[in-house]
Amino acid sequence: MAISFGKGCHLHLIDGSAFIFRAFHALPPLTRKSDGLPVGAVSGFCNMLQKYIEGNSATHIAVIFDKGSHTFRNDLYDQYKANRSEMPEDLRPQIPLTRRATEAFNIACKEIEGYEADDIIATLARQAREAGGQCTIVSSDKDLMQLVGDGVDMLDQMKNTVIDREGVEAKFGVPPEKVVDVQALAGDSVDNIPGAPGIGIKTAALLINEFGSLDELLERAEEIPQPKRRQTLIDHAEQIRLSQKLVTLDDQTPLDFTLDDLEKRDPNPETLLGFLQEMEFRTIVKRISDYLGVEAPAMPDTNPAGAEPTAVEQPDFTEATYEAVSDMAVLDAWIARIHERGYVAVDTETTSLNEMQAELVGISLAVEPGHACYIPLTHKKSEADDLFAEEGLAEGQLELEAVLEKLKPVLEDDAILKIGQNLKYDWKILARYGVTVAPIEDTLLLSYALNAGLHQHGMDTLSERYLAHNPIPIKEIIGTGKSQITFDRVPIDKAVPYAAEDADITLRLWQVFKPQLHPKQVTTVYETLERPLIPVLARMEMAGVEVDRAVLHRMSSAFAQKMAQLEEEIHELAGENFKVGSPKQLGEILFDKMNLPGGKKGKTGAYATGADILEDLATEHDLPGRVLDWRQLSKLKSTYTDALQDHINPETGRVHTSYSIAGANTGRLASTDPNLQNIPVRTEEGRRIREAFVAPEGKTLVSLDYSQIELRILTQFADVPALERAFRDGEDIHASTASEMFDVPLDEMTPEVRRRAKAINFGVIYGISGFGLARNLRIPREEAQGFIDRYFERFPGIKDYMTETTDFAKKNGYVQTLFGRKIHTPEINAKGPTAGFARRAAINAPIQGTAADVIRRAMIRMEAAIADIPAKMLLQVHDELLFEVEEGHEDALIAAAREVMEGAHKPVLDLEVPLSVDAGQGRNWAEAH
DNA sequence: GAGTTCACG
DNA sequence: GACGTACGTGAACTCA
Repeated sequence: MAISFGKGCHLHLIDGSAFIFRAFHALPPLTRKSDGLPVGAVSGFCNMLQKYIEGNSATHIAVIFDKGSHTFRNDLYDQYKANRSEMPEDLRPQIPLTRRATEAFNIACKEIEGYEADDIIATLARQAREAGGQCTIVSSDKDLMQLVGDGVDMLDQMKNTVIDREGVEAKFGVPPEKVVDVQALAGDSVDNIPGAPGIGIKTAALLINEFGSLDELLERAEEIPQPKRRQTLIDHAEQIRLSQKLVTLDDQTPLDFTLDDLEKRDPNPETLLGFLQEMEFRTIVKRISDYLGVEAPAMPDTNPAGAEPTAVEQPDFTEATYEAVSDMAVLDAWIARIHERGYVAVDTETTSLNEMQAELVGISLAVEPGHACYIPLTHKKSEADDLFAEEGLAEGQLELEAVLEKLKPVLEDDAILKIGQNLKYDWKILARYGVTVAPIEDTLLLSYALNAGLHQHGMDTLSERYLAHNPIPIKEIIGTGKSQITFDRVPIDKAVPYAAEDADITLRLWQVFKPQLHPKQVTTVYETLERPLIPVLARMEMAGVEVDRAVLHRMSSAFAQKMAQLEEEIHELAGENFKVGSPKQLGEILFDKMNLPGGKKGKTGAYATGADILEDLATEHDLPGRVLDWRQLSKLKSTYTDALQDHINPETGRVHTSYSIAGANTGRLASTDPNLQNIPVRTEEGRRIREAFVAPEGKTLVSLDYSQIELRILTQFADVPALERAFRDGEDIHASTASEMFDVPLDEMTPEVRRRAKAINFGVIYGISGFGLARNLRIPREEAQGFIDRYFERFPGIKDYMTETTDFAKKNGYVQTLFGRKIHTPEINAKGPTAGFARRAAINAPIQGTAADVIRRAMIRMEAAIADIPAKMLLQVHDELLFEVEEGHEDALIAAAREVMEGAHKPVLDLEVPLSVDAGQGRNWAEAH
């Protein structure tokens, strides 16, 4: 029955082109199995449309596309969108497919020659509002934000967030009606809207808020206090008015259809499933068939004999059966199934995220998608059942020891793969219960090897992305904040679906990822650089490092005293009491009250008061220097001397960090809770904190670190003969660089010249820019650029490396380390400031990543190499390994560890430049480093 | 929870 | 003086 659009109706307008573009860049490059046709964006698009089939608030719906490249905006301004880059090769064939998809879903698909989708959307949104209905614009494009308000909102489908008036204000600093004014001033590099030079969104919002509107502002431009800004606005008034016309959406587009034509219609199952079948979207076909209650059409056989196995058909999550195991016979049956399969997905539930303190609460297992169980072990009785709930275990649980006795042989069985998501966690928990899990697979690491740089690798992310399923949030089970409970307090019936689902998801992800390793050529990376690291890191983390609480405590007290003194002096100098730790208040004191030179900046409009700014200001006044001293002490106290004491494990008396293997995109590890990779060393006061990291009685700390590993690797990548020679001859590399660049003989080198060369060497590793080097060296930008030009002239290989790496990234969407690790660079073809970031990251990633690979290889080999020495590897700090060794065996350890580290690249790689390792030893880390 | 600052390689 | 910039991280703090 047709209803006329009006009150109670809800129109959803999907910005088609924007969605596919974003889906294309956000999703992995999925191809149709039978012929390799790229269909990733189409699949993302269909996933989104599928939600409309299953039902939501929409009563009317349309997908709006752009049509034609010439619009009225080109008549106004011939440079409009002139810098748009070509559509990516793989996206082009997907555009017509998304139109077909829209039709197959029986959703209105609208476009009008000579009009941008945004204008059609504006017109429809206006009509919907005037008719008294609601409108949701499915897009995150900021150009559409001017339409928000009065029943119109926006939905970012990929982030699943709603953008309302508040959202627009947060983004633009002004309400939706004034967004065009801000955009007119700020301009837009993506669409090539000129705006006012030197004015960004923040400044624009400031001005509009002050003057009320753009017209008012331009009329009263003389009143702007800042001379430069005033002149800009006066000089560019014409251009700004033009920009305003360009960004203002036309809500009077002539339409050849009405709102009523957009009423939501049921799809024809045959047409829809036919299309999806043609695209070979198995999961969506299955889901929609189930939803429509029809039989899923057969899929073509896309896996002929001999071909690499591809995706596996998996049942829908709604059909999954998850059971609680409370009977030994049932457990036996599960174990029998595991033996039959040869693999099992495992997940442990515990009382804490801290693996060194967490107690096992239950274990879940999955052997095939949709079939998983949860074995509750130590859930507590609920308080409703028992006033003395503290003590008793809930009913219906098998005994922990008995279950572990049964499972241990399975978990340690060489013939059975144990699959986990972030298995290092479960490995450590089970190790504390006497079980050494092996052999292992980890879906987090599979995703990292396959997709580093594309997205994070947590279970929720992966499940949503690759299984189109949102797992039960842990918050729903244990709550949040103060009322959060530990998992052993969760009623068993509530724990089962959550815990079993995790194992199910893990198994399904494994089935998705594992077959991709080979085609994506990352099998070796996964098998030699990722997976073997799990037990190595687990043992290091469990070993921990001894920290002397008394030393830290003394330092904390001393810092507190000195800070109080400084605070008093600071207040005196400021002439008032304020929070020294508040950058906001400090900024107001320095720049508003004391009128020191320096200005507002940053996204929030707050004054920047970073160390570099305060250092510059220190010549003007005593206060900034005191604040710097105070800040240093505050940092040392709160982050180190205080916090580290809280991290001393009461049982072991040591500090146990946790390493994330997939934390950094480049292959580096990251250390958390606490971070032991950023213990101070650069200043004398800070370095003393390392005196608290000690060797126990009868032992010594030994530290070995790679010397200039990244520069050596860069030299290898770039093939720079002069640098190769300098490294081979064991020269001071920065001095050699300086000598080569500035034609100063080595024996006449001055510290200042060497310092500059050193800054350039580092800059090169970071994807140097004139701006960055100028800031670092505090010299004019032109001079810095001159240095860079000269550097490239002397070392042309470096320039080539940079160009080749950037080109490779643009072509392939990733860069690679010398060991084959892939780091994806999805933003490399972006426009605007993002492009610079992406380019520098792409240049840096192979260098940083290769160094990370080298030390990973060393760590993996280390245990066997030092097996006969009474020593343990404790910490890794990117290019350094810290060991604890029994006294008398220091030299043996250093010799063995050095051999492993210096030869870590072999045998797969020959290096023109040798790797070199420095060693130190002592009673504490300060002495050893 | 975002933004700022600062500790490390 | 600023369209924003050295690469990669994690933690503590302030403030909305």
